[in-house]
Amino acid sequence: MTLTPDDFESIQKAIVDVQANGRDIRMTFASYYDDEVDIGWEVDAAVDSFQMFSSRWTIEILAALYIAGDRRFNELRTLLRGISSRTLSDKLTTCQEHGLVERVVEEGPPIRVTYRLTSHGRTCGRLLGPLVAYMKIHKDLIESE
Amino acid sequence: MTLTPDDFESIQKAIVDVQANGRDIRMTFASYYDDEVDIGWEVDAAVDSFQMFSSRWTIEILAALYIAGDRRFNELRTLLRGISSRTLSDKLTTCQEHGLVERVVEEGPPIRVTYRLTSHGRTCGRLLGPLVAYMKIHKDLIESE
DNA sequence: CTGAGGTGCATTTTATACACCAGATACGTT
DNA sequence: AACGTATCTGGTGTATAAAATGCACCTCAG
Repeated sequence: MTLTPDDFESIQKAIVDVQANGRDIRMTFASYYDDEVDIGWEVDAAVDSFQMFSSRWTIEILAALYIAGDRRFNELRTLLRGISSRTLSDKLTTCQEHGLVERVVEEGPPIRVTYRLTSHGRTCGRLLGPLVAYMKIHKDLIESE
Repeated sequence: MTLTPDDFESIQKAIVDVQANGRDIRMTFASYYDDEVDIGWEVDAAVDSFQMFSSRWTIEILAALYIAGDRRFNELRTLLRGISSRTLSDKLTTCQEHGLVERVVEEGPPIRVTYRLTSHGRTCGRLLGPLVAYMKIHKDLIESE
């Protein structure tokens, strides 16, 4: 499948709209939820896609920026209790390379650096939302088992 | 917040039902999507929750089992192109400890070991669905930038 | 003698701890 | 007004610890 930027724009819009109107994304991607469909090759696609998130801290950074909004370096470091500044710096760089985050320099004085989700990053954050909500409630139970 | 197993059952059921009926989980967790609400502390909750997924391969394993269904050890190793058997073994163990996956021994002969998502794991998989779908479509564009 | 389901161990890759740095603002002293 | 010094921001450098890999190998069943 090859998509033009226009295709992408409208697909992304559709996804966001679907979420925004309280309906399930399945209306756009029916096959994903249809157990009858042979989706063998989609495992490859999923495994492939998730490698972007498959390292420590990437999802947390995404979630923190999505929930808390734009944040500066040291603010993020505080939110992500436990990350080293070396690692945060490295992760923010790879997030930029993956098109999830952009580095915004506010010309001063004082000069300030802010990290912001790209529209791609915001969509990912939004799609992670239900998982955050579920985990928040489920955590107690899992931990007490 | 402390939940009884019964609370949990009905909450989980509600989440799955909401998804299954094509509505957004926000109907259950309104505050998550409401930009006006101060959700500072929820960042903590999210960061906390995601640490379960925040290591290499965990999300891929979840996605593979969710999309492809129950799988045996070597089948998973094939699906997750590139994982070493040592790492797969370790990750499956921690997924079990987190209550995401169960190890099902089919008494033979022949004896076979199957890995299966728990109901918790399936819910997580389902909630990751929209992200899989989005990434699949978005990947071309990101990579060509 | 093969395939399934792993474990052991040495090496490489990732993340951490901790020190440090340059530039800017801030506070008090003289 | 100049002077020291002290702190905050946004990182980098380096050694060490933790996680993942490659590859050999094991047991058990067929």
